Amino acid sequence: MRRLADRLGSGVMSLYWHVDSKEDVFDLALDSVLEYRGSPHIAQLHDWRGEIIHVLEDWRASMLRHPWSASLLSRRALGPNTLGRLELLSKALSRAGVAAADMNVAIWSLWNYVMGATITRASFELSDEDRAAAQLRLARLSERYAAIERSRLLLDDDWDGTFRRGLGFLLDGLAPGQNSSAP
Amino acid sequence: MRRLADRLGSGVMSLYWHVDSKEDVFDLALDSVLEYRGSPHIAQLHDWRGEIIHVLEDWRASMLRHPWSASLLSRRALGPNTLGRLELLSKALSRAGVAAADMNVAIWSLWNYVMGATITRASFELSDEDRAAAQLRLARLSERYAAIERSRLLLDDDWDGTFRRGLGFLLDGLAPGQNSSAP
DNA sequence: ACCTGAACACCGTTCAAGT
DNA sequence: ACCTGAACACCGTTCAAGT
Repeated sequence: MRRLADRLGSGVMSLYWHVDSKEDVFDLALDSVLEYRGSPHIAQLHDWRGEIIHVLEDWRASMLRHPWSASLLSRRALGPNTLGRLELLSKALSRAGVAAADMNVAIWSLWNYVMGATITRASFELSDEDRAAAQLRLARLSERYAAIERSRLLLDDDWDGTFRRGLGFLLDGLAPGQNSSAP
Repeated sequence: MRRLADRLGSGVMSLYWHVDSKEDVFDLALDSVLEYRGSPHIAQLHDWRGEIIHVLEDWRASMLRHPWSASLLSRRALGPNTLGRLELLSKALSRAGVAAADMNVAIWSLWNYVMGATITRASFELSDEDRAAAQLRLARLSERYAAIERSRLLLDDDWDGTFRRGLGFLLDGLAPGQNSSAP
């Protein structure tokens, strides 16, 4: 608050006329990160899969542009931008043929996936050396952690590719039989 | 720190002999929540699907037992308990026939899903009235948010069921053709 | 090896007051 | 309607010192 006021060149307490508390500022900041930039609707009407992937990749990318926003994910953020993106996702899933009975599960699954991926990617943002150190620790304990050491899980840094491939698997499960990601 | 010291009946600065900083305490707290209680291996050797579901449901349940732990998820927590659970998951996926080339994607996908589900569920923990209020706001803006209003997304409170069903879809995508969740 | 209090440099927020 | 400074009740951490 004090630093924010400094940054704005105002007195600290002026903020409290516009905002109720620090929590309020966090909520507003988190939702504002999710504002749309660029074309909201490329509307490739026949490629539902590409459309959903685009919505979710943009969601993740918007948050990663401001990595601090990921640390705010533990608050129920239901601002207009968040709701707008949920609405967009819901419509795309309908078009993809997801049954009404599965709709909420589908939305929450994708939400969970995106939020988890975002928070994880942001937390590893500047700590490559930590991951290397962790992997080294693993090597010394290879008996206990043989499997994740063998797959070099913690050294894999193709975040975007992993996000997209995992999302592909989830979409395969949610709408099987349609243009799948399987070879 | 000051409150923690009070709780322990020690001087505030005594803590700093055992621990480097407040961040250190958070890391230790987060990992300790993930300690195993109960039987780690029921080892139903032929039901790989049930095994994976059990591991991930227990992961989520362990964190939800201490909802504050979800708000610590934005730190790269790679303590021994976290690594142990990753190792367990990796082995189960191997047994399930997930190819080595897909292993890391599979692990991170499930990780993302569980972390997202946990943080979301924890954030809605004590705010049922917030969700109801949000849904009401939606109703007044039904033009803008018609789809998510219609599906009553924000009022759905079968968290455990939604978690399990979504996980089923993801597992279907990760290991298709095996005993699926589809009817 | 383990604990401690005083001191420093910070916080967010209430309140009563200004324009 | 909008902004403000003084004051209150807190923080985490350094440091030099104790046992």
